[in-house]
Parts: sequence; structure tokens; C-alpha cells
Amino acid sequence: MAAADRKEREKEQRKNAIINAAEKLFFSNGFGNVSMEEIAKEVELGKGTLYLYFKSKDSLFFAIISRRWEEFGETMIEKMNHGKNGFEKIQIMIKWFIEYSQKNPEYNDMATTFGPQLFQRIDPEDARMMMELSMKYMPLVHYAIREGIKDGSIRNDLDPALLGMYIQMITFNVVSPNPSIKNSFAAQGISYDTYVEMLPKFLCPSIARLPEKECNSKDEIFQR
Amino acid sequence: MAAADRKEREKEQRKNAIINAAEKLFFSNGFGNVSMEEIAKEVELGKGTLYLYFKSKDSLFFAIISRRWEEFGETMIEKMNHGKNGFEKIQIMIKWFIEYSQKNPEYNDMATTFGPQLFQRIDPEDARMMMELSMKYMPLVHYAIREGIKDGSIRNDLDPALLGMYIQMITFNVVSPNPSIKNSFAAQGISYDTYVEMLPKFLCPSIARLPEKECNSKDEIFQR
DNA sequence: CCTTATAATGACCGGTAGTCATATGTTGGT
DNA sequence: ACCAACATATGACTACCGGTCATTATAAGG
Repeated sequence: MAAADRKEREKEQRKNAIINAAEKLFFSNGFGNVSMEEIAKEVELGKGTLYLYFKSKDSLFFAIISRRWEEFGETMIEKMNHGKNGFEKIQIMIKWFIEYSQKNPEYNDMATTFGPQLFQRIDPEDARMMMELSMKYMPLVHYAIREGIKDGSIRNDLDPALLGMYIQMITFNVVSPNPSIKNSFAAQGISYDTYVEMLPKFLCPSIARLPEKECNSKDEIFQR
Repeated sequence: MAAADRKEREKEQRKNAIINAAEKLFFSNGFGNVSMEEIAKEVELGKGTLYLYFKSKDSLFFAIISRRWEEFGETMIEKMNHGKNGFEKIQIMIKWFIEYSQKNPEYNDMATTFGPQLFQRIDPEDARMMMELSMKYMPLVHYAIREGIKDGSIRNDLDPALLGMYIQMITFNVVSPNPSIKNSFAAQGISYDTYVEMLPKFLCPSIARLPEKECNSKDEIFQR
């Protein structure tokens, strides 16, 4: 049955075409300002057709997010392999976060602006999908931290899972700050770039095992 | 003209009654699931009347937020005065963040879930209001950090404003994590309480000037 | 007591997510 | 070549909501 295969492929292509259209529109106009009608028009389909491929507008959002996470995660795996010890691997991860956010500012904006609300009302099926994705990449961080604890490059007085969550949460929120934080940059006389680039220097002492001055030298890896 | 005064007072009372009603409903059902009709019903007014007192539903949100910020900030001023050096003042601030979030979980949830989107599309007038509020309380943090740098309790290799932003951003995001982060607690086998309570231990080395071990003793102030 | 200003109202408008009866291919058997 | 049966596509329709505005009710003051 080659026909069934072809249909399957076509269906997958359609799905991707819809995601592409939605992504493009969400990025340029914001999730909240794009209607399903507009997305349908962009892919040259009827509105109802979208609902054959995605359960809701929210689901479309999560399809975009998950495609991005996958892309981000796969590259992270490759990059982290080059770290020579646990601490370096974490540094590489942080660098990759920064690099990715700088290369994809629209994605980041969308995710931080609308993510909280949409994750809160996420439906069980999408929740499972997102959970699987994070289960796929979280272990990487844990391994790196455990490795760092063993090789003496990372502090050993905190649960590795906990340390991993702090690092990821902080990095994520620095590279893609809430609109409310963003607003206060100007008032503080701080540029977003400085805020991002100084993160390693700020955060290093809370991650590394080494005393302060060595830590400062160690974070030179962050400077280009 | 006592009548004019009375009218003014009554107007202020109405305004507050509306905020109260909105807060109650937003907290229990979520900003997105409460209609202006329902709020009007709760205060026993017509829907149109709400728009005599608030420009939009979003403005109602910011009225709630600003009332809370004021309350939070005023208490923060009092509490921080009791710190004996810059570092202690920052510790007190972090503790107060934690305490306030634990006492007002619904407020925190609402703010983190809907804040990003609403801050993004905030109208100029509300933006000015919120900006004034943060200008009122941000200096506190700066003074504390500068004091800490002078008295040797806080690291001196970072711009105080920058350090302040990191600390506030991190503390805020720990005490009121995004729904997406919240989801992963279970997967990581970490409790929210641990996550919050270990924050000082994690963060201290990045703030204090002292070498690691002294820092650890210093953060005993965090333990109850 | 009546005129005028102020406050309150809810029917109405425009716009949107999601549904569903209908229409339009597509396939596979005869 | 033809015809069921099945899959796919559609856009009119529904329900709902934020915000407006012509109209009504209330209060003030002369």
C-alpha cells in the first residue's frame, strides 16, 4: 500500500506547513493578535481544516514550541559533548541558551510572553508531549552536574536536580526576560546585552566549587 | 462644598470595591476566565459602570498589581532597616519575597501567569503608573547593595544595578515560577518548598564577597 | 419644585475560537 | 468505466466577550 504511505507523508507535510504559517504570524504579530482565520489564509486552507490537524489554537502554539525544543535540545547534546568536565558542560549549555535566544529573538519573545498563560491551561495531551520532551533533555544537565561534582568542578553541597533547575530557570529568564523586567532595563540604565553577557560572571560562584578568584578566571570561557 | 468632598470619597470607595471584587474573582478563577459582566455582578453594578472607573480589563489588573506592590514595598522598607549591613538587607529582602509569596499564593499565580502578556500590551498610562512604583522601591535595593560593597559584605566586581536586577529577577522567579517550570517539579522529584527554601544557599555565593565557607555560615540567617 | 449635571445602565457592535452540516475529492473493488 | 464508501475540506454558524453609547435614573442647587 504505497498510497497509504504517501497519504501519511502528505498529512505530515500539511501539518508542518500549518506550523510554519502559524509560527510566521505569531512571531510577527504576537500569538494574541493572530486569528485562526488568518493562519488558514496563510496556508491557503479553510479555517475548519486547521482543526483536522490541531485540536486548538493552543495546541498549535505547543507544536511550535516542541519543534523548537527538539532543535535546541539536539544541538545542545552535540555541544555539551565537547566540555572537558562537568562545569564546562554547564557553561556550554548556558552559552548555547544565550546564543539561541540571540539568534531567535521572536521565538523567545513569544514563548515568554504567552507561555505562562498557555502552560497553565494546557490540555493533558499537549502536557504529555511537552513532558516527554523535557524528560528527554533534562538528564543531560543532571549528568553534567553529577560529573562536575565527581571531578570537583561543581559545588557538592546541593542536590544535583535542584542545582540544575536553578541554573536552567535563571538562564532561561535572563535570556528571555518577562516584559515587566524588560520595562525596567531602561529605568535602571542597564542594557539587555550587558544583562545577558554578565550572567556567567554573576552566576559562576553559585555553581563552581572553586574559590572566588579561580572561578573568575574559569569564566573566561564565556568571553568571546 | 462638603458635598464635593464626599463625592470624591465615594468615588474612591467604589473604585476600591471594584478592585476588591475583581481581585477575588481573578484569584479564584484566573484573569482569563473572568468576564467584566461577572465582576460587575459581584460589585452589584452594570458592566458599563466599570468603564467609568477603569479604562479596560487590563487596567483593572494593573490596579490590583499596583496595590499589592505598594503593600509589599512599604513593608520591605520597614524590614530592610533592621539589616546591619548591605548583605543582611539583601537577605531580608529575599526572605520577605519568600514570605509574601507563601502568604499570597493566588496573587503570585495570577501575576506570573498573566503578567507577561499584560505587561507586553500595557497602555502608556498604566505603564507610567507601574514605572513610578518601581522607581519608588528599586533604590532601596541599590542602596543596600552599595552599602554592602562599602562594608565588604557584598561582591564588588559587578555594577550594583546589575546585581540588583539579577537578585530580584531570580528571587521573583523562584518564589513564583512559571507554570512551565512548575510542571517539571514533579518530573524532577523536587518539591516547591525545597526549591524556595534552598534558594539562599544556592544564591549566596554569587552575592556575598566572602569566600565559600563563610558564606555558608552567613546564610544561616535564612534558616528558621 | 424644576432644571441641569452627573452617574449608571444594558442593548448592541465587532471580533474570535471552535463546530458541524455539507460538499468535494480519492480509493479500491467490480 | 463506474460506483459506493471513505477521507478530506469548507465556511456559515454559535456562543461568548471586551468595549461603546444612547438612554435612563439620580442628585444638586437655585
